[in-house]
Amino acid sequence: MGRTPCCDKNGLKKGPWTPEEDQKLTAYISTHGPGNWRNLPKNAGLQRCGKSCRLRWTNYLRPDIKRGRFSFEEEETIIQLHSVLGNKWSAIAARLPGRTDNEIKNYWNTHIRKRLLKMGIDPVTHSPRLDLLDISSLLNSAQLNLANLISLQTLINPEALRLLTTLLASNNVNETSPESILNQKLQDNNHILSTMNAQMQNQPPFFQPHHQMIQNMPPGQHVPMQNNNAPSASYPNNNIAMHETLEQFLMNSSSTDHNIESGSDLSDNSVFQSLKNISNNNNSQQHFDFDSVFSTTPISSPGNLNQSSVFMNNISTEEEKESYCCNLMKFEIPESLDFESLL
DNA sequence: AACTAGGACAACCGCATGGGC
DNA sequence: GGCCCATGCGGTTGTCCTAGT
Repeated sequence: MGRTPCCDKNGLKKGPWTPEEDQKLTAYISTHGPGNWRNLPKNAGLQRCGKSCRLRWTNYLRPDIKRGRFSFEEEETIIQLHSVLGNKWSAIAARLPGRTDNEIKNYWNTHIRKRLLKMGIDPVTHSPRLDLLDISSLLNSAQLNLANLISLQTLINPEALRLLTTLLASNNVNETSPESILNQKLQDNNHILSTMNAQMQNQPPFFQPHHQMIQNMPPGQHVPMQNNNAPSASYPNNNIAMHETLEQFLMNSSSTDHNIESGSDLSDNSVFQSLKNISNNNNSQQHFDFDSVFSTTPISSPGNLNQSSVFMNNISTEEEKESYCCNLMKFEIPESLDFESLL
């Protein structure tokens, strides 16, 4: 395929657009429409290449462009979409009315990316950066094998891990030894972990980057987004696997403790509501913020993307915003957790 | 006041893609 | 099927602005 020459460089202006040029371009497009970009500058009396005109129009002059700072809701949406789509700025822009891919890309690189890095979160994988962990303390932890931790990190959603540890702790507050609690619970729920491993065999890894996901998929197949009947998560890639795993956990748990009737339908929001009840009722100091992690609106609907943002409504400062993002990404590893059992 | 460094954002560059011939 | 062209897209660069010294 032959390379398309951008334009005839001779006599064509580059650099910032002047108000006069903007006016000419706007006037021409409002009268004739965009049409053929290559011929447009000549017809509009502009000494620019068509590409430059198109970019100026789509990124700046278009009347439906929203100017000004990004709202918290928009920022959260960008983070969510980026965790799913990666650097597909045009796809992200398509879900943010009035924002251009260029604008979103710039905002990501200058604001969000830096903030995530500052918080120790890898902006590519959206997971905590292992290189920032206190490795020495981890090595001193009981039964913790670093190699296992690394391999686990690549496979398990931090929130899934956190949820697991929270649940394990919360359901055994009256037991004596934390280690015996965990071992007992891990035995009781061993089949859950087997299910999780089985899911990993058949589904994309929890934190597989989206572009790898696409590369690994057969041509013509779309990236799986959501089960329409299942609640969405902030990590849609692993939502189904995680949902099913949690569902099995609940089926295996005491129904009376958690207001779950035996044999009840655990699809849709009931699973998550039950988990929320468990979390909210437990005496553990660890609190799992279900609302911030499991949005109950399908991501496929652009208009619904901002609904989880109600939790950001009262956030007014950069510090609060940072704290919110930190909590969204944070996870804890109990010292006594036996990773051998998880692998 | 002058200079510098860094941030923010507009614009450019080059490759990819899809359609028409 | 291959070529050409228009357009889309993502990464990079250039430029302006502002805060700090």
